[in-house]
Amino acid sequence: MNNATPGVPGNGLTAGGLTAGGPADELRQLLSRDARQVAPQLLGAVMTHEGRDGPVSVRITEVEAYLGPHDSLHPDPGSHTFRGATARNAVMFGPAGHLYVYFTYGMHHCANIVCGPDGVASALLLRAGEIVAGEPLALKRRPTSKASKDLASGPARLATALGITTADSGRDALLAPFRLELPAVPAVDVLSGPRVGVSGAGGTDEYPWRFWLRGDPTVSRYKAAKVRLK
DNA sequence: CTCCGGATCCTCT
DNA sequence: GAGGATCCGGAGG
Repeated sequence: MNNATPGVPGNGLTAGGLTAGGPADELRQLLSRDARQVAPQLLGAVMTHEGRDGPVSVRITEVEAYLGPHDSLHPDPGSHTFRGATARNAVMFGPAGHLYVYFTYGMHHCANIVCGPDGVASALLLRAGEIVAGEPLALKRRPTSKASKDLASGPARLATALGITTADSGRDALLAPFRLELPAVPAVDVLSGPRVGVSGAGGTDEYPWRFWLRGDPTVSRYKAAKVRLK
């Protein structure tokens, strides 16, 4: 390697997040725990994606934890990793702080932040948020939105507003073109409850792995999983 | 406000 | 070949 870059003092190695022991590494350590422990800390965090067409930032108001086949006490049939690793879900088994993005219903993208230590499948689905920067661009990406609070009020909406697709799956959410900033003070008024729209989630209706900020207008109202008859 | 169905294609069985 | 970690619009109360 040749680090001597003419005309660039300091050769850029101290750029934020790239330095060993820097902010990104501290954040990654926080994320390297069980998704259910990480969830309350991620609420209120701001995620930014500097897309080709510009930046959009979302303040996260609702997340949902998904586990892997490691947790025999709490089997998670709603998780993509329930039956083990596949090409699609491999990212969830990797190190924390990366994006796991999947495509569903033939038209929607959904974004997760991978949690847990390397080798353990765990992730938080970003279910809802409030656009705090780049609202005009978010509206351009989601022209059917009727109100500001609807721009990212749902997992597929949030992914669309941020300009995230499966092409971003596996990318590091803590480094450019992404950024994740925890709130200065952890959120208070965090509530938890059953999942939304996940069928067959574990043999019990009490599956309290969804977390949200109490009273936030962008949080989706609870709806039971759709029962598909035939 | 609530309920309901169609859209649309990737992923795993 | 089936079904999905969803969204949206339309119909009805």
